[in-house]
Amino acid sequence: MIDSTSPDRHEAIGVVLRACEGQLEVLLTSGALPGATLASREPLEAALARAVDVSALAHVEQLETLVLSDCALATAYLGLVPVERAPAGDWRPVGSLPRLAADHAALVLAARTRLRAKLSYTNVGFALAPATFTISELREIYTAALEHDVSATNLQRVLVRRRVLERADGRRAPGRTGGRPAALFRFRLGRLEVTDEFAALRPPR
Amino acid sequence: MIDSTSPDRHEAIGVVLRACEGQLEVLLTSGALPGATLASREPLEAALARAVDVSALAHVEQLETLVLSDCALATAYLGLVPVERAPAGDWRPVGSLPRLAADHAALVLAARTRLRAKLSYTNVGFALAPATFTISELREIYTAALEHDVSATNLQRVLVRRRVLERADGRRAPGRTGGRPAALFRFRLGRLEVTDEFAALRPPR
DNA sequence: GCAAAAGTGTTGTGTCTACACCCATGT
DNA sequence: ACATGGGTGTAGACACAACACTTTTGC
Repeated sequence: MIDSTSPDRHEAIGVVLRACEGQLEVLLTSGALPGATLASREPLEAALARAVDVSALAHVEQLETLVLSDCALATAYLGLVPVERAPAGDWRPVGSLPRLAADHAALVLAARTRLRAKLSYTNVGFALAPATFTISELREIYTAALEHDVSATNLQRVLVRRRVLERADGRRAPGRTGGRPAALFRFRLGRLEVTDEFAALRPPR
Repeated sequence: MIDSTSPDRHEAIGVVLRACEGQLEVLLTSGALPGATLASREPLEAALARAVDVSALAHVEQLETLVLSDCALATAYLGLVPVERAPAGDWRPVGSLPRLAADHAALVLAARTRLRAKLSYTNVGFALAPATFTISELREIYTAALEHDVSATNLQRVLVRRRVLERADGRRAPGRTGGRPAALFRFRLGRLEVTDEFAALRPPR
């Protein structure tokens, strides 16, 4: 029997997101966010790896640790993956989720908020995009992740000015309806980088 | 005896900062960051409150959960307090800390980084400043927290434009050496508010 | 030629830093 | 008067959104 000073159960939970066809989707397992309980002396990431195929993810970061309604602790992680590399599973649009535990719903919201914020001051989009892409394709990904419309023109200018994107070789042939062939781009870096560190109160020159 | 599937010890750790005489200081307890081990079914904040006088703090937010070198888990919190309300204790300038455990040193660094980032896009300065203050006094606080020089002129303009600061009644009488009496200001809000949400990729009008 | 899609030029707006200058007080 | 610290005016740099316009393709 566990006495009153023994620690509680601790769970690692993954909120894994992808941008698919203009919609942000979250991966569910048996109708809930995937999670695993920590074994003794097990690192958090190891437990997370038992719940989610972490090696497939392009970016993982910790969200927060909270006390669940049953008094167990849970540490939640945000995972991002491009559709092309996304593992098979029960992907659900974040806008129309089935009924989740209150904690899980809050975590999905925290993940969406975190992603939205980081898209505007980091290069985290790399983790949702394929190796190369057109600006139109990237626009669809950003639209899904930001959950508001994005102009392709300005998206290109902002990301190129910040040196987040660079040209890749080649062009994408137009579809049957014609149109100018689109240039291919890629993210300059495949890991997280802060690109707009100080909005104000920069250090003096 | 604890078997191999029983959970590990979990600690709540506080990284409490204040800005004192142009220096950012952290509160130590017995030469280390204050911490307390969670009892069974105890909320994280309750354990933190046993280690730190949370009620004195003007702002508290979770930093991260990590695995300590002894395999125990720890959830760290950032706490901010104005010097005037700061509890007595072993306050040390962050620039010249005694030798700390590697985990604790990393947490202090994480706290400094978090504070610096949030100062530039939120009103979090309220948690380091007294109820009313002159721009010069606030400049000293920002200089300490940002760890770089700050122009009083621009500080005032940025914070007033963003409606983070507002005028308070009265003026501060000049010192013995003369000078124009300084206007008093106060933070418009006493809780965290994001003031510069989207640096780029704003939603369309 | 015409529609469609991609991409560039340009303008206007807002926010920031830097610095010159003016203001109000003590001695 | 003059030194001292407080505060404003203003100019220049930059980043951004919006939108008109040009380019390149399929049919």
